[in-house]
Amino acid sequence: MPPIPELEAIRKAQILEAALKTISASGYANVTMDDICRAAGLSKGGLAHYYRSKNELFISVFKEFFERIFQRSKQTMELYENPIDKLLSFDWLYDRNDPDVNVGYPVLFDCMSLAVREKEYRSLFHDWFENWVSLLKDAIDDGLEKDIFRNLDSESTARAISSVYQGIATRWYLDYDSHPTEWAVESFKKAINGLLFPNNR
Amino acid sequence: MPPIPELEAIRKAQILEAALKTISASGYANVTMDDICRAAGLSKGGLAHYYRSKNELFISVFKEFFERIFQRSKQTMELYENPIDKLLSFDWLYDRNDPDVNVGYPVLFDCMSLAVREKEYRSLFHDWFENWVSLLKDAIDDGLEKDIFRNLDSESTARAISSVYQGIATRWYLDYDSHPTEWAVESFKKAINGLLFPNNR
DNA sequence: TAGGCAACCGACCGATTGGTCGATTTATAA
DNA sequence: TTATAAATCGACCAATCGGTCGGTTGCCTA
Repeated sequence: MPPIPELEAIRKAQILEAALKTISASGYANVTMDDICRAAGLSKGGLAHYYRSKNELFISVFKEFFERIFQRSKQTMELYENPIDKLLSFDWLYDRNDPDVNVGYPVLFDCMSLAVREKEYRSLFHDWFENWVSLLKDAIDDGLEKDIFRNLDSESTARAISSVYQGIATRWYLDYDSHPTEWAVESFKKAINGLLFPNNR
Repeated sequence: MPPIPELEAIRKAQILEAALKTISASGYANVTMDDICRAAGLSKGGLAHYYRSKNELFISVFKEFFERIFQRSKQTMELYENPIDKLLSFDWLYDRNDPDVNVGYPVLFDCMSLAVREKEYRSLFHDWFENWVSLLKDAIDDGLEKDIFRNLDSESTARAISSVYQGIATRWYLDYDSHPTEWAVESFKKAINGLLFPNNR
């Protein structure tokens, strides 16, 4: 019956990609289904065939995108051996020329403002955080075993590192002129240092 | 002509307060002018008399609110003498029972997602950041003079502290179950420590 | 060839919403 | 008392948008 068996997967990927770019460019509050249809090269009815409602589509977009970023982070981290290098392997997220980065931050901010009020988005966020935390936690535990770090609560430290990264990235993205990349990278390193090697003042 | 000369100021304050609460509760994208009218106890026409458009009103709401938070932070900081105490005087922003805090974070997230795409909001943000930075910078400069800190670029350190605070607060607010207040305060202290006393590992 | 179904189209509907505008009230000034 | 203008009201308009639905196309199977 279906002309191509994988057609559904192909179309859904097409639609998600088009929706992601459209949302990123206009903001979730301003995006219309027509915009997304146009970007995806489908009609309204065609899109409705794959995603029944705007909310269903948006949730899928966010979920898919976060997964993508997480996988990239994971792979990047795996390139390093040293636990400290692993924990600092997020430089690529401070690269404005990276397409994921450029598309990602606007979407991230949108998702945060949605997460404030809607359970569904909040739990999306929670899951994403947990992924990061477990990634970072593994690196910290590794460092503890190798006696590079001492007396750390690896989980809460992992949470702190990921938060600090995000805080700095927010400024870097929203007010780049005053918060250039060198500032971001350097600040990140120093703050992380304080988290990994506390009480040695 | 006007029955009470200060009526305009009173009404505007009324409207701003009502709008702030409504935006915070529903999200800027879902708030209608009717909602705000109802909350302010005015009719549509009545509100239009003071704010000609939704955008004009919203900008005023955000501006006013940021100013309020900043003034509170400033006053709180002035209660302390020691530069380090000053830099850590933002505990009140980790208090979920504080009305400004409860109302504030949702509005802050909304403003960030607006700032991504709209110049007006971006510069609002920029100004707010600069206020914070100058506050923190003064405290750091004070500490440098008193030889509590050494070899710091006070401005970029101030930017980092404010970013780190915001990153941690974001998690604390959006995912409190996994990021309780004790975690937030402790992480903040450690990270700040790394920024104020670097290269002593 | 006929039947069936997935894929896709786009006109249309109902609901919502920001902003307008003429009407009404109220208080000051002449 | 009257004229004037600020303050306020709420019905109304035009535009937008999400979702629906009847219809068309084209492949697959019997």
